[in-house]
Amino acid sequence: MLLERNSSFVDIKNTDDFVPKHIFGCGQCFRWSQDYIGVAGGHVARVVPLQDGVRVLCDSNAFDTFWYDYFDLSRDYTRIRETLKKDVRLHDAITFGRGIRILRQEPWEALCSFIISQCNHIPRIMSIIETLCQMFGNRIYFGDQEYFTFPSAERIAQCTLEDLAPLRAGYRTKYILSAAQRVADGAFDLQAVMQMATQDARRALLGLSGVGNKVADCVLLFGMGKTDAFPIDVWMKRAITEFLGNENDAGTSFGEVAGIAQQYLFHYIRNHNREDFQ
DNA sequence: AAACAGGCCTAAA
DNA sequence: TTTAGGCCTGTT
Repeated sequence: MLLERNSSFVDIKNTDDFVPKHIFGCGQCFRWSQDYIGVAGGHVARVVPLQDGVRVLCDSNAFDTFWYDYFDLSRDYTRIRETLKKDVRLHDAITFGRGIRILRQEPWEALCSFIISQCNHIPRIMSIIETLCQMFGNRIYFGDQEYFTFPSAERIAQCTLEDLAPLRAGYRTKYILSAAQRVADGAFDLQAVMQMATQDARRALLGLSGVGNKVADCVLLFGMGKTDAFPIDVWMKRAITEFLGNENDAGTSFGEVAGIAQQYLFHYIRNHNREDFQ
């Protein structure tokens, strides 16, 4: 992987492991558009595919201070793929999903987003989150286009259930508000939880109302960099049955990169029969 | 129109 | 420790 820095963009070249279609389409994030414009960490960026990598259009210093870590660029996915591919059960999923990376999203955004995700379709998840950002986030500009940051827990904690009603989030609204209040008043310290060992962090997350096993594991994997977390939802149950031979310890058998194996399997089971996804 | 969706909570065995 | 029913809302 080679980085070429310019004033308004950075080219990431000479890599097989940065494929926007897979990274943004594998279900881990909700704020990237079809043309790969996304908002995260209070910044906006646009990702354009190149022959052997991508171009990231963004503020010049934001790349080093934020996007580099967000895109998990210090991790060698090529090596991880080679290791995981030795397990024949993962071979096809990894071939299909080459280019996936696990984004290092912010803990609060991941927590809030995956609380919203429960029992919802992706379009509705994205629409609820977009409304949340438009109503309570900060306005920022990218070119002459306006975008909205993800609102802080402190900002949401100021709201009442009625204030949040326009989100149309249904029964999840009370979970969002409760989590925001506990984070904002310091009772739930996301940074401290992030420092914990995965199982301890998981137990802590399960103490939040509206957070069960699946949401907790998504927060660990996508919002806290815990690559040994292994979220199991209805799709993963199918993937486990189909590819892993119905193991009951599916998560632990891939060790510290279990979450990355999970993402390849998840993406594969969801998309490998679709014509528009090659 | 009824069932279901990228779960979770509570009550009851 | 496991299981059933209810939950907001939008889509199929």
